Amino acid sequence: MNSPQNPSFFFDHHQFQDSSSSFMDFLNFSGYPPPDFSLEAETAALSFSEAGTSDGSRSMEATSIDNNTIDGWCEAKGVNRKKEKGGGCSNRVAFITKSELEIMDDGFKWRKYGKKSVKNSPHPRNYYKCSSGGCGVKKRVERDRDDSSYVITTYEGVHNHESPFSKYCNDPILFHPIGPSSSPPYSSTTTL
DNA sequence: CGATTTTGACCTGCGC
DNA sequence: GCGCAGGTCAAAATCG
Repeated sequence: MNSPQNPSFFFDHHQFQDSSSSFMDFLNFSGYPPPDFSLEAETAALSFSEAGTSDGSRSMEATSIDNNTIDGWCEAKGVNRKKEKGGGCSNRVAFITKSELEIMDDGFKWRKYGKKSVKNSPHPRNYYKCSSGGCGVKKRVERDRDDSSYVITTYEGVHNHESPFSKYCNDPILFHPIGPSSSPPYSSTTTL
């Protein structure tokens, strides 16, 4: 699949902790995620803050992982934190973004290998693998069951190659932590 | 013509 | 053991 000309997602790599970091490095920050949390609990645990750059561009930074949020979410939803597959071997991170496009251009090239309808959701879930030879990173993409304007993306694994990261965007983007937290969406359109 | 997408079949884990 | 749901495979179709 080709990269969109005007992706609705925007990650400014200048905001990463070091300039050589890739988007996947960003996603795998600080030892996150824990091995056996549900997707929704993982996403609920993410907090994002907004950061500006000297050239006027915008970006989002993941700022904290709140285990209390995870526990609260699991308790509220009756989620069994131990039922997830993977046995702690996977390196997975999930987040939710507001976008008309389902495919975030993260600099890597993905090959779609599956599509499944999801129970209690009108939207199908799409499965992608990194098309780079020998790289086994997978990505799941699905729309929020309650608000189709949000896209839930889950990465699993770590790339064993460099990303030709370089993207741009003119459209606004919202990062919206889900779960019991009452935090509002964080909008990149906010004045910096 | 090679790469990618589509899509039905198949596999696996889990709850009952 | 059975059925359900999620995840993967692979052949065919499509695209560039």
